[in-house]
Amino acid sequence: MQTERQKEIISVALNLISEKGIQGLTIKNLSKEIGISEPAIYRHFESKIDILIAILEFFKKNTELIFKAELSNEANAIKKLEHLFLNHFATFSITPSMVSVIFSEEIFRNEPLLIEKISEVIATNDKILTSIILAGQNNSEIRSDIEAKNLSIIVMGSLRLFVKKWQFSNYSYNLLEEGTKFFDTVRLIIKK
Amino acid sequence: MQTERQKEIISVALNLISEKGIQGLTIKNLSKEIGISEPAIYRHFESKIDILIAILEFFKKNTELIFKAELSNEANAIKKLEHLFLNHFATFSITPSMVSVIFSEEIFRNEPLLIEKISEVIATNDKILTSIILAGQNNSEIRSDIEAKNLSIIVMGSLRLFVKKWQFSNYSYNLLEEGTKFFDTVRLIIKK
DNA sequence: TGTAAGTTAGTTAATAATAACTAACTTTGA
DNA sequence: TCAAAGTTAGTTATTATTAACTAACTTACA
Repeated sequence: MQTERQKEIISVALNLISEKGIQGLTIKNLSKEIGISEPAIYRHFESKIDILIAILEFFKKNTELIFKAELSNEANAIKKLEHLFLNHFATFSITPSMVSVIFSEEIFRNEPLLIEKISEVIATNDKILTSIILAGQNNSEIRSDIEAKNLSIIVMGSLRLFVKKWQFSNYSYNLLEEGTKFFDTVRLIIKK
Repeated sequence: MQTERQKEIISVALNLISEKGIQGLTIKNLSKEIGISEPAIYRHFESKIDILIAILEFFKKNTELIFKAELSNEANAIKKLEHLFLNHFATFSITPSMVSVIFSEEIFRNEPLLIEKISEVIATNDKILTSIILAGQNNSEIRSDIEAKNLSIIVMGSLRLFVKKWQFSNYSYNLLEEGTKFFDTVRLIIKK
């Protein structure tokens, strides 16, 4: 389990990445933001890499929770996808700094250990999304003239860019509200 | 105009970013790769920021060329979009390091000057893409039940994720070939 | 036309700033 | 009272950049 301080460090680290990019995440900035000295950080994490790993672990748990919840859901495929979208929008609305992590492939580029963890998360989510779409196709809810694999790219790509635009606008509008409307267009595109 | 050496520096810088991310772009790495001393870099660029600006300028010219060429094209809207896709795929096939720059929002995060330049490029491209789609809608080539703005997000988001996946696979397949097939699915989705 | 002056593109050595991290000491609270 | 969590004052490595200098050219003009 994590201590309160560890959770605080991860939260502040996420904010730093979100605001200034990965180059903004330094032990100095971290300690300044929290209000303790630099060495005090090392009382809670062995190294900076350990902090990054903890961030990815947090992200992994979070998205896997969202994705896997849909698998065991009784709803139809499109409802599942809608849930998936809206759950993401809700998460990002509460913790905008998480948006940076969804694009973390560009951020965590040094340590092989980090790259491996990211790849895992992406592969898992991709598999779940594709399997939901496939089920919807077998079900005649979702159009079958396009391979599930490709539909998955279109759906996920749209989600990503939509969120990215929100981030780029400086979170200037209500993501959950606008995202709900946007999913209506995604639905039109994938439905049978 | 740029000298041969300046072009070389930009090219090597792109490769460094592509291989190691923005953290891999240091004057030391740059000079080592080229085979000159670190201070020699400063005979060709005033500062590191100037190198980054030159990269973005290069990227801007490149994409604006691709996008604006389509505007003055006589083809119908969907053919224009196909051109747009395939031209991008061709560019990335020849210069895979350019893929990193398409996601440069995550990379160039420090200097306000860089952020401004990126925002410009994105805004311009977005406008052109949306206007092509709008023309296609007025033309009854492209479905009109979805706003051009939203179709633009779906089309661009799909393109981005498709390219990202190719990068993530370590450029292990032929982007132009697979991309041509992928555009067939995009066509199915947007056509009337 | 040949030389003086200027330019280009490089060198080595040194700079200040910042990075992650550590050793040794002090405070604090159950 | 003792261990967890903090401090100060350092370390080493790396960053971008500058200073001082040089070899090899090109240009201008007496």
